[in-house]
This record gives sequence, C-alpha cells and structure tokens, in this order.
Amino acid sequence: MSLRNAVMATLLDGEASGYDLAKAFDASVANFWMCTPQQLYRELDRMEADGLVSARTVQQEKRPNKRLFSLTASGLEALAGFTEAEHKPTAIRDELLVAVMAADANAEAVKASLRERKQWAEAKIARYERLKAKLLGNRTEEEFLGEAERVGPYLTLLRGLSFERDNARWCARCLTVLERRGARLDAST
Amino acid sequence: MSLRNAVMATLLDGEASGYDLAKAFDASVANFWMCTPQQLYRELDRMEADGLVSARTVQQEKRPNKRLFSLTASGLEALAGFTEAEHKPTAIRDELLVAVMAADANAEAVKASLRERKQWAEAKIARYERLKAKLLGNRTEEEFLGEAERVGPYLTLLRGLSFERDNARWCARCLTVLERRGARLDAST
DNA sequence: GCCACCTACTAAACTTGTTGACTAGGTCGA
DNA sequence: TCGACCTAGTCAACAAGTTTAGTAGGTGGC
Repeated sequence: MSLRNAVMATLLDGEASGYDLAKAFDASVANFWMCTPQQLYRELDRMEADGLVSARTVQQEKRPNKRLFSLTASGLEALAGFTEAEHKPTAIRDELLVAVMAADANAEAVKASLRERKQWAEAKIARYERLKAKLLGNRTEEEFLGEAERVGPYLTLLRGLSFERDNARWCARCLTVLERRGARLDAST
Repeated sequence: MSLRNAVMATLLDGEASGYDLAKAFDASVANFWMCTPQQLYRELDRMEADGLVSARTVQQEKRPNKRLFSLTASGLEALAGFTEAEHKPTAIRDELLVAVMAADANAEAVKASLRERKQWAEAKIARYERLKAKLLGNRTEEEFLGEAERVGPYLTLLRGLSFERDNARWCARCLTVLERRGARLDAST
C-alpha cells in the first residue's frame, strides 16, 4: 500500500511520466522501496482511478506518446494522511542473512556471497556519495539544510548510505569470523 | 521463496513444532525475516509435500497434539544448494522512510513518528543485547566464536543489532534537522 | 470463579510483488 | 549499416505476504 505513497512523495517534485518515475525511483527511492516498472504503471492507473493523480497525454513526434502525472489536491491530502498514520517497523528481509544463518553448513559458499555483497555495497556507497555531492552542490550540509525547500530526499539518502556502510562492515566482520573458524577447523583435522 | 530456507536454517538446531518455529522466528530470525504463524504452517505443509522436512505427530494428553518437524537429507541438500545460490541485495522497504521523503509536507506528524520509532528501536536494541548476552553465556566473544558449533545465529544477531542502532541514530538525526528547520521557519514568519 | 493468556493449529480472502515476454520507433558507435 | 541500447510503455500469470478470524482445551493470578 505504500508504493502509492512513495510515488506521491516523488511527485512532490512535479509532473512526471511513468518512465520518469521509474528512473527517479531507481535513483533515490530505491534506497528504501524498490519496484519494477510494471508495478509502477499498474499503481499509477489505480491512483488515477482513485483520483490521487491526474494524467495528461503529451503527443511526441519521434517517440511514443507519454502520459505526465501530477498530484491532485486529494492526492496531496492522502499523502498528508499517510504521514500522520502509524508506520510499522520493518525487518531487513535479506536472503544473505538467511544464508549466513545456515553458514555453518556450507561456509565456503557463504563466504563467496559475503565477498560479492561487500563489493556491491561499496559500489552502492560510492553511488550514494556522488548523489549526495550532487544534491549539496557546492554548499556545506549546514547551508543546504538551511536553504533547500525539501530536505526529505536528502534525509532518506543518508539512511540508504548508512545502511550500505553497515552492510559492508558486517560482511567484513562475518568474513574474518568465518575465515578464522575455517583455519581453526583445518588445523584440528 | 526464502521463508523455506529460513525455516530449514532454524531446523539445523533440531526438531521443532510449527509453534516452536513461530517463537524461534520471533526471537531470532525476525531480525531479517518476519512472518505470521499462518505463513509458517502453510510453508511447512508444502515443505513436507516436497520432502524437505518430515513430521511426526506427538500425542499430548492435556494439550492439542503437535507435529514435530525435522530436516530430511534432501532438506539439508536443498539448504546447501540455497547457500550456494546468488542472493540479490535488498533495500530497506520501510514506510517511515517514505514518510520522511514527504516530510516537508507535514513535518510535525513525521517528527512524532520518528520519536516513536526511535524509542521502539532502542527497546529492540536492549532486547538484542540481552539475547547476545544469553548466547555468549559467561564467555567472551572470542571464546564463543572459537568454541560454538554454530556461529550463524550469532552473526545474524549482530546484523540485527547494528541495523537497529543505525535506525535509532538516523531517527535522532532527522529529528534535529526537522526541529532546526521548524525553528527557522517559525522565526521567518 | 472468572478473565486473560498460552499452546497448537486451521481457513479463506485479499493485497503485493515478481517474472518474462512483447511492441515499436530512435540514437549512437564501430 | 548493423546491432545494441534508450524511450515509453502493455499484458498475463504466478508467487509471496497480509489480514482477520476461528477452534479448543489448559494454566495462572486475583
């Protein structure tokens, strides 16, 4: 039910097509809410039916026509309602954690996954850092937080960043633990 | 598809009933994979049909009979296969993040949610700390990692712990940012 | 002696999310 | 000029997760 709200929060930045939203999602919302284009289009249709967004079709010459969506008054109201509702805490829900839970059964494979994930997390951190630098421009964080009209996207970016940093650190920790164990077990055979 | 694997990883500790699993999940797996009892029972039935677990019914006098599940050889094999597979990275997927993204539209409500979540996270941290102390017994972490036959559950516990610490820190950060903004905006009216 | 909670499940409907393939023209580099 | 990728979507089928409710006896506290 929250994809709706994520879409509306993104539309606070102004009109966008489904395709634009997919890209915007990928760039910023993906830190905390991923979805496929299909989900987006389906949800946009429903939101239009519910009057939360309105669409206008833009004819294009050299490309397929597109539909630009924008928030309606009732969409804005719904978003305000959502921010007032309770938000249940969530868990991480990551297959890698499941694998680590079972790591004692197959340590080598899990170590490989951990190495891969660590690299992935580091790449993501680098990407987030670039995004952050872009958002800040040549201002300090202080200046930005003082001036900007929206701080929400910046704050969520910080959360995504610290999540991935934490991931990378944890992967490293697991690797040293599993490697030390491996050495010990090898020594005792 | 990973609930299956989480269940199997839990069954590495030995036989358990659906009810036991629900509790065990709540206590340890819930850091990274939550589910309702209904999901568990449904999945256990399917897993039995697929030959991954076997059940034996235990007659009880003063309580409903229960079915104790244990891993079969092919279940163990499936779990090993799972640990070897690739594990896609996940995002956080938290409604609170969506609300913070829209925070500029309704700051007061979001601040209330942040305060609530911070408290919740702190409570969870305390619970994890207790669990950790219980796992360690009177050993140091070093000793535990050297001696224990399974380190998986400990490592996942560490991840849950750092996730919640991160949550609490981030909530605090958002609150100071939003409060400073509030003050500034009030001053400028 | 009553109320609330604990064990141990079952049922059904519903909402979300995932996967994979398909259309169809345009741009860009080798 | 060929193939690969980009825009801007659509469709269908399925898998997974959520919600809400119920059964039915036992235990523990006030």
